[in-house]
Amino acid sequence: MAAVKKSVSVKDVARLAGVSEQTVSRTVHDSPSVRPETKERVRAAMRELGYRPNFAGRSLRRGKFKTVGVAMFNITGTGNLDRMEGFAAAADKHGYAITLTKVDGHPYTLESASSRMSALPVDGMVVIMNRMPADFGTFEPLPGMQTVLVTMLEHPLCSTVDNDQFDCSRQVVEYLLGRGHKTVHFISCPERSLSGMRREEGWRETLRAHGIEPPRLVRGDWTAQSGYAAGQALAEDPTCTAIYASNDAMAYGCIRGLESCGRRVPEDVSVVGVDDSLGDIVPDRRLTTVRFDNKRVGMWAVDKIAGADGGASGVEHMLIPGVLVEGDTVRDLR
Amino acid sequence: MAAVKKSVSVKDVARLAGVSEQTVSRTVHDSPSVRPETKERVRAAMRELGYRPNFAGRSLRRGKFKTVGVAMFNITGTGNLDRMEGFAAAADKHGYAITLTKVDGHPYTLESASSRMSALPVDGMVVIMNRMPADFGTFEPLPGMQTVLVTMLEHPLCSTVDNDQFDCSRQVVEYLLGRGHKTVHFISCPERSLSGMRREEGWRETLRAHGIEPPRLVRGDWTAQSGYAAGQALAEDPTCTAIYASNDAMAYGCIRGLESCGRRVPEDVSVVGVDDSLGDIVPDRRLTTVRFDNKRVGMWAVDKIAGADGGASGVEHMLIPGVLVEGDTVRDLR
DNA sequence: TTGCACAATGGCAACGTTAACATTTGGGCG
DNA sequence: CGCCCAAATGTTAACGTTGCCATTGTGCAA
Repeated sequence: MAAVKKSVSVKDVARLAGVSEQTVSRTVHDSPSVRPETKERVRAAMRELGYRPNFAGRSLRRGKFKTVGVAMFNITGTGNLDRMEGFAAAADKHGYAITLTKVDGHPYTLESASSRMSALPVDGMVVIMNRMPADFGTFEPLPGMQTVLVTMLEHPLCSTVDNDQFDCSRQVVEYLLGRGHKTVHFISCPERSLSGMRREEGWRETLRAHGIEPPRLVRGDWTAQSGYAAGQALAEDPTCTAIYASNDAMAYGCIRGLESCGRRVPEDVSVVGVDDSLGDIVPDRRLTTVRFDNKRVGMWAVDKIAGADGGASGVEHMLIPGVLVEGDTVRDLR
Repeated sequence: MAAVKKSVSVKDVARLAGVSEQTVSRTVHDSPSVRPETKERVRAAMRELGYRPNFAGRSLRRGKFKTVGVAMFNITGTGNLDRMEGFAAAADKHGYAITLTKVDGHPYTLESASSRMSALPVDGMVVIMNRMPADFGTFEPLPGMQTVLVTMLEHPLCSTVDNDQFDCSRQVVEYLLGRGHKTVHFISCPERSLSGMRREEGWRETLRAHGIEPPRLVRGDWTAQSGYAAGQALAEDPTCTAIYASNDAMAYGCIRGLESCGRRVPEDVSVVGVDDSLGDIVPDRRLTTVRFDNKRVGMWAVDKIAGADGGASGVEHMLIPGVLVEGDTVRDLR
């Protein structure tokens, strides 16, 4: 029928409704200074023409995009899905949208992420840091572009938010000591992981704070296989009654490794993991673990940008504690 | 020093470089008809002022956003992370960005997702369908907005793409029959899952195509616990030598359930899963499973929109087959 | 009747960019 | 020496929206 018009603008609606463009605009924004009957007439015209406001014209006029950019170096990564859930939820709350960008094949620097974003329609940006960017110390956010980093490291010019990995280890160690264990063995992760390193520090320092010299740790690589090997190794050690693994996969592997050496969990050895990622996968036991609230991390980041909304809000640093979830892999020795 | 100016435009750069705005624009786009020395002068001015092109002005002029919108009803869901990886990768390839929207708290309809998108700066949209929207049959995409649905169901007006669930079951069943098993038992999923239902059909029809009447299926709920129960139930059945579970968690639960009844895997019973989601979690065996290429699904969807780039491209339907990955949970009876 | 306040609507300009067209300059060639 | 072509640059207008100010109409008090 009607030829497909490039796009319907306020002008077209105004003409059809017999009002000015301004009145159309006011109707779109539901201004109280338009007579209800006029509004209805304009709305009818909008419906008839299939009008939808043009984002570009609007942002050009307003100078804002109502959008937050998210730059990720790796999209696939534990917790990213929950973080995105948080981004989307917070954005939704503020009437914002999320623009996702993969910074990949490009150098691992904040500068690279930042310049990638600069040509996109965003009012602020979030960068998910998995490891240490080369320019972390020297980076300056783009002027007028509020920048939030998802990392534990504090940055002088950007707000930061992340899970509190140190506190996570503190909780686990104190939980186990509180149940009568004399020490806590640790299965770590590869040394290049920022969050893993912080977990390791938390384990070490909490033990020391209780006057316990940390035993030698076993280095793992996040996989259940490495946990399995670690479990077999630790099965030899009669002083080992409690094991804290850097993630659930290694914790589960460790349990199977211990069992393969004839040690029972939790009767002989207690095991705690981190991530709460095994929920529906392991049928026969509920692992004691720490659950992180990645959704909240994501929400905080977007809230910081969308919530400020132009108001110059200062740099803030936020660490969100995890929650220890009791399963049936820890024995109370008291 | 310099007061923070609202934003730097071509006009400012032009003035500083002593050229016209058009020459600045041409320099930005690296047009060959600007003298190299002029370009350099303009570039210097851009650097000095910190110019970055304004997205809104550009899109307004061009009438395109170079952005694809992704609407999700649930962000958390198996494979979504990989799909996003695909979205981002394809977008990157075409110089596009991805805008993410959560359609939540709103009715589960395509109309709802569509209207949510209509005010955003996107040239096309992808909807990830987890279950059946109420208006699937009647939905019409917004004019001028290419819409791709991620689902197995074909839609008359929108292109669709998804994993081939039917073929997945066909592969598994034929693989097991090919290894001498007389029939294949099935652990299904809840009846409201579209993809699960399609898997069930594939299992049933492939058996029938080989002249085998499908045995009674065991209904699971995606969790390892339900797989465990199913395994215990099937352990009673002496005709059961091969089990196909709708996902890996149930498959793994099933193995543990069988073992708890004294049946060994794969010596007594073969087990196959779907999803390849247990990779690093289960330490002691490699489950035979089907790996889906969700990244490719995501790429296809975005390619369809960004690749067409204005060219009127027709409605297409794409099913992407998974790949059967051999582990050590299947015994060859031949 | 005049003046005034207020409600409803309209006109105009500007946001930053770039396509289309116009102009200037320099050089080669008859 | 004049003509024409091509390279390099400039001018204008338009994309769709909305803030600001102007205009019109209406009712009411002085």
